[in-house]
Amino acid sequence: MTTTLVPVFAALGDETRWSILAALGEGDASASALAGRLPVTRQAIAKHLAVLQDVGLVEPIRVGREVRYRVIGSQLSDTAHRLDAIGAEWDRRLAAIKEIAEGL
Amino acid sequence: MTTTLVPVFAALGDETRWSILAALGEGDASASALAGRLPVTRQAIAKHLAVLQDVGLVEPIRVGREVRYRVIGSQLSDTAHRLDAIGAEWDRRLAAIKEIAEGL
DNA sequence: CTTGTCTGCAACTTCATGGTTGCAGATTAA
DNA sequence: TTAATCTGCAACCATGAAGTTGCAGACAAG
Repeated sequence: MTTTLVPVFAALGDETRWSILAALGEGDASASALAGRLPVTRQAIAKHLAVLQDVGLVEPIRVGREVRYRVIGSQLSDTAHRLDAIGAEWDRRLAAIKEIAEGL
Repeated sequence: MTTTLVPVFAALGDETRWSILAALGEGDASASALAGRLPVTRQAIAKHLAVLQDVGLVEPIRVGREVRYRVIGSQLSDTAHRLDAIGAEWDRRLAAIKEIAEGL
């Protein structure tokens, strides 16, 4: 699953979403359960979970009549590695430009 | 410089900003120069550059009467490493929870 | 069967943001 | 000094996103 990188960053660029991820770090939870712990409505949380699910950061698990969500840590790591690769590429390129600029 | 992580992601969560970064990858450039290459106004680019500068992804360099911008690749790498650390932490925690759930 | 609880959909408000145009202030070049 | 060009600021528009309330449907428990 090669998720496009930019939407993942957009998803990670929201504080509320991070607090949801943090809360899910304590263990899987449903939107209703999360609403008890966070200062936002259940529906707001549901939307955020949809966003997180779209970019593959979270996965839904049906348990009876409720839907628990689980963080997919590997997606975090994957995103990190791809970003790191880009950063390295940039350093490489900038170094090359620097050499040219210095007349080497 | 310990930039807060979330705004950096928010900055990276925009396609136009990435095309600006990509264009800057070819070498330092001013907002006006970038406006020639990208399908948006100079002022729009100026705003994006301000956002990128705020989170430390880019740095301004005065050259005569113009202001060139340069990508700071290390900030990309730094962000990547911090994200990776979080991802690893998540895996660790989830593994712990899994063990508990399996009654170990 | 009825009741409580959980999900899902829809409409609506508010506010941030990406984008625009227009103009004034520097500053280099001629 | 004058003209050309670049930056910076301000106002403005439009869209999208975060958040809310309200309601209907599903399903487990009593």
